[in-house]
Amino acid sequence: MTNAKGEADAPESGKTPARQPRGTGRRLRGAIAHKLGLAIVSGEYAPGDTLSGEIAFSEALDVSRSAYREAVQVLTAKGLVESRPKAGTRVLPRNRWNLLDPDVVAWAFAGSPDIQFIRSLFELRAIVEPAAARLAAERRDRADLKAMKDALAAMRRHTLATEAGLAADREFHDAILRATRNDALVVLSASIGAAVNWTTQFKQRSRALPRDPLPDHIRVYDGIAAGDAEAAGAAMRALVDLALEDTRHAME
Amino acid sequence: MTNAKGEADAPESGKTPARQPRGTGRRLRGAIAHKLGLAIVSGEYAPGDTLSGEIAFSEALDVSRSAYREAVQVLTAKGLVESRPKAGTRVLPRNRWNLLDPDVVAWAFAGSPDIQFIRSLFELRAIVEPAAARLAAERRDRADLKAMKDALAAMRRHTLATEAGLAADREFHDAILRATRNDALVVLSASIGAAVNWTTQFKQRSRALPRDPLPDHIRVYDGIAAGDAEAAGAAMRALVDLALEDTRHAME
DNA sequence: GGCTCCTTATTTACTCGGACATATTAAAGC
DNA sequence: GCTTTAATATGTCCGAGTAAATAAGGAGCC
Repeated sequence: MTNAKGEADAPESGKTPARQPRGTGRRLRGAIAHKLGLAIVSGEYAPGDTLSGEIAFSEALDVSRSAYREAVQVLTAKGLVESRPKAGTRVLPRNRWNLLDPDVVAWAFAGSPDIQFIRSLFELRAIVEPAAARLAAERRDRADLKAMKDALAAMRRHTLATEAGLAADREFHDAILRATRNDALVVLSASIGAAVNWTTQFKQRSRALPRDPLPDHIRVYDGIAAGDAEAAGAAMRALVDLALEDTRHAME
Repeated sequence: MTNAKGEADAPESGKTPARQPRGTGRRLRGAIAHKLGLAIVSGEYAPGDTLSGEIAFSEALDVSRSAYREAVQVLTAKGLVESRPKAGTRVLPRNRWNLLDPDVVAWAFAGSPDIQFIRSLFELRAIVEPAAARLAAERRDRADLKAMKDALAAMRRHTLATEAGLAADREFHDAILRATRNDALVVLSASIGAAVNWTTQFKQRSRALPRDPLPDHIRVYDGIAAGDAEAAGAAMRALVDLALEDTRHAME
């Protein structure tokens, strides 16, 4: 039986230390789901491992069985675990995980992210975003262009060193994806955006954005505004390649 | 293969379970989540609507509040609803839904699928699969090629009119995605595959697959086996375009 | 004797019902 | 108009009982 971590839960004479395990404003079950999801994604529980029983685990966490169960349902919904009577709840193999679920991505990046996974997401980005720029060039309307232009202005006003600047960057890419009129692409941005965001902060932490990204963005905008799918796609491809280059360079 | 439900489960003959008439295919909370998810995705509850309270709803469904709540947690995990004290449980706007979650996709296709959404997924497929073929051409090893070849052989043996043939088709595309060594792409296939599967069955229902898809598949395989990324990508693009053409043609 | 097959027994998740706590909104009061 | 108070729905807790799936045990058969 692969047991949890500290099972040293001794119900000795009432010295229960302040039962307030809710670290943040998240609801209790959310905190549990977060904790468990983090532990699973970070490999603390390997695929195939079976968690200790509901009663034991919930008591170890000092929460009710209901709260623990609801947290497990969340993980089940995201494909991380599976539970059957008598067999217990076991961690599923990685290929069953909903790796594009925003929460799962967030958990994957909360610890020490797997290099392979980062590469996967950036490769996906390099595939999807140029194609999205092409579609956007064909389908954008006036409102889309205004949203992109506003985002660019905000990027220039604040730099990428500020939180507002990062938000503007995200908004620019989101506006492009919305302009594709493709819901599936928009949803993908939620997952990809998490990866991009993490690496951007990472680059910033390891000193200096080596390049001014604004001209690249403007080229993308110009292509989309002109309705030139080829130019927009090429410009976006260049932008993503440069970002990947910078990230790779900053990671040594 | 992510469709773990099997809708047309025959109710057990003779033994009519009068006590728990709630659909007894999955676990109870799974049935509730399925029912609610279907109702939300199909538009029965519009975004912004607030569901009736837990006690009322659970009694209306004739289940305990715990089971109902666990079902709602599943929907919350998939971004379909959000619940806050006093405010109740409300349906979130579409752009908050995890549209790439396998279950959500399954629910979307269980009813009368939204044409726009089908178009979105096929557009995504047209973007992702050719790029995947290019990557596979560069990274495949002997085992990958064997898997593809076996799948092709199975496709020829059984035709696409049989279930085994459809499975072989899926396996061929899955083998390509696995050969990219990119987990994010593999996961995408789960969602895209659901759409492809549905439309394939649709085409079959509405009379005749008008074209033999095998030569197109073989061209893709040849490109990958030769390590020719450009050829593999072009062949896959042609394949997807033809499939989209057929689907569009069959939908009038 | 060794084997399969069926029955039983146990373990675990699953469902239930009720109770209390908490947070958020809306109304009442200043 | 702002603060305080009350109402309400979700959130959490508890304990009991049910259903399902595996492991153990015994009857029958080769």
